Amino acid sequence: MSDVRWLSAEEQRVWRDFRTAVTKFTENLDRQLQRDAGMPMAYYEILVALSEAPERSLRMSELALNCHSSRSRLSHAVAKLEKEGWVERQACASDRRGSVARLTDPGFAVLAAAAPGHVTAVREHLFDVLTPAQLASLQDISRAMENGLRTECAQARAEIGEF
Amino acid sequence: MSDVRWLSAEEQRVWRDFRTAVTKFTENLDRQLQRDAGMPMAYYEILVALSEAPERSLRMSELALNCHSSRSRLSHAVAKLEKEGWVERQACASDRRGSVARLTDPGFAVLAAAAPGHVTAVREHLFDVLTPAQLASLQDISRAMENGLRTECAQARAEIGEF
DNA sequence: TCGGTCTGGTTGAACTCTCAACCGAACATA
DNA sequence: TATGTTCGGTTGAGAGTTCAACCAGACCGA
Repeated sequence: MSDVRWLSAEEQRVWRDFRTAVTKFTENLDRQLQRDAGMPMAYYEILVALSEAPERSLRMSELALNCHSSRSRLSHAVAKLEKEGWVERQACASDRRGSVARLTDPGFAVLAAAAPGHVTAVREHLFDVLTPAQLASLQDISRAMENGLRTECAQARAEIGEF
Repeated sequence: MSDVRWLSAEEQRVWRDFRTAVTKFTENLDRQLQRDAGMPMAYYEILVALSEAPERSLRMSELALNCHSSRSRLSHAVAKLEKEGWVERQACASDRRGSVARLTDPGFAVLAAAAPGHVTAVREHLFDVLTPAQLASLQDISRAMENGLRTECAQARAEIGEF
């Protein structure tokens, strides 16, 4: 228990600056989208994922994967988007358990209206403030973190399997 | 309106990888803390900020700044932490409007119990997966993003002032 | 074909966050 | 002293997320 590898002063600085940057950045994007498009970023990303899929349709489980969302969260979110008329759900032909979400025309219009403001915000606060070298580095860093999480999850699963 | 500077394919890759990494990473930390310490990361950070302050006490407004939290959110959070007995609120002597939050001994104990697991998770998923060069770069990137947000907010404020 | 298990998805309750409205104290100005 | 404004903080309502429980359809071995 006492063999915890605490963070050094330098590591703490990195960690806090990172937290601060990410927190403020996503807060900013979320607020912008809520103000200009009336929806949080998580919902915007659902519409984006659907708009890029063939037939503008995806199984709920596929959609959850694309949006890094839990099944439950997605279910609630799509319920709300459906009430707005931006998405509709249909039964899945090949698997009677499944349901397929489809982006409606009004939904597509809302997305098209929201996109410019969102992209502009992302560009201003991310791409415009970083050098090309920093962007390349950010790409590497992101991938390394993803990999770390993936292997960690795999390890956890393996451990559970061992019991 | 049509002069939006859309993201190139390469930029989209960076943006999506970054989003994915950050989302999964923070989700992971939040879940770990919720499971092992019974509180979300936002609440943990409140306890940390208080534990580092003289007398383990801070004005609510100071605390909000340290935690990058809105006044409202902090107020709700401290109310809950107070109900748990981990924090208590006192009237501020110098300013009768103010209130001061103080970390209690039970609160400190909870924090001390939660810290090892949290630090371990941060180290495993951040510091252990990045090279020293990447960490240095992440520091720069974070600072650049913070600066970008700061100047942006300043600009917005200036614009509002102009009207 | 029957039972057990797994999978895809939904639901409700509890919790957290956001936003706007609000209150009292401080401050500035006249 | 009166009045308007700003500041610190709280509150309630509405929206979004999480967790656990649940259901029906698919899958699998006996």
